[in-house]
Amino acid sequence: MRFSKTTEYAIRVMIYLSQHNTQRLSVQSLHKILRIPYKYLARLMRQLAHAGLVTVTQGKEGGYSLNRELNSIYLYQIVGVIEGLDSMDRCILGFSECNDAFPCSLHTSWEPLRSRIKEMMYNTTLLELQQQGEKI
Amino acid sequence: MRFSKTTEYAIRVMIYLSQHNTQRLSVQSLHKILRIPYKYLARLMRQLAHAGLVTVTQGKEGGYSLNRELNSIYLYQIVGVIEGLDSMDRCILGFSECNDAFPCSLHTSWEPLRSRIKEMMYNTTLLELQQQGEKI
DNA sequence: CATTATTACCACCTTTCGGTAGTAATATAA
DNA sequence: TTATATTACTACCGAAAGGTGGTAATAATG
Ligand code: SF4
Ligand code: SF4
Repeated sequence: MRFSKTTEYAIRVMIYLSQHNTQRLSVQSLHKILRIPYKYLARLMRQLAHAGLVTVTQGKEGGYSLNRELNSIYLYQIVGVIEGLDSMDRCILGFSECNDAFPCSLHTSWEPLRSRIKEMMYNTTLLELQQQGEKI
Repeated sequence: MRFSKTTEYAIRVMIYLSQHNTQRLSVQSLHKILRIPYKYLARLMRQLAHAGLVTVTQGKEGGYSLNRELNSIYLYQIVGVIEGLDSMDRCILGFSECNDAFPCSLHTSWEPLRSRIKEMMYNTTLLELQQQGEKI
């Protein structure tokens, strides 16, 4: 019952970037600060850039920074880039062909929790997280 | 944001067993009904037996059945056998050295949800699930 | 006792995830 | 223009999760 490690990394990076918004940060520095394996992080940053969540500047003095306003980057988008958005709609028992009309035994217990999680992800932006103050 | 596939299998089997309580079911039949890979399921059943959640009868006509009263088998125990119990206490960002006193940005949003999930797992027994009626 | 349906055990295979290494491209700065 | 600090790309490596196969042990049934 968890995010993939890569998703965790992505969230941490994005929160860090939001706390140092306007700055341009190299993979080197992010790697040192967040202690995420350098090469792996480098690839992750490219993914985030490709998905349009961060801006890249190449060459010396280059690096990454947030691409949009803090209040327009939602948690679900970050998760979506890595795990795909359907990961949050996924049935807890892994069934694909299922509907609320004919639910299994667990559904009653699980569905309310799942929709709360989803709701949170769809309502939380980096702005809220940034305002919670610094740590990571 | 999900259980491991193996955990899903385990929950499905346990729910099925609870809906056919008192019966003794072979891996063969469970495999056919639940469409879980035979050999993988066989190993899983041994794990569940080893953990004391089900009873084994060896030899011809043998198989598995629940080991205890429906209302004494909790969801968290099933998850615990496969993923370990700490999977539910785990920080959403994968940090190990963390406390509520100095939480990170996400904590405020995540902690309430996590504790609800945990609460559900610790309060739901197979009896409740079985009473929800049959399907799987 | 022989046959058969089952679980037990062990070794291996495949896929996915996390991580590493090296080299090319790019842009800044001296 | 050369050295340097960066990202881009690609291929590979290792560990863990998921899945398969073969054979031995066990017990019921004819
Ligand atoms: S009814 Fe059960 S199987 Fe279907 S989506 Fe809900 S939890 Fe999953
Ligand atoms: S404060 Fe943040 S890092 Fe710590 S347990 Fe909570 S979510 Fe995880």
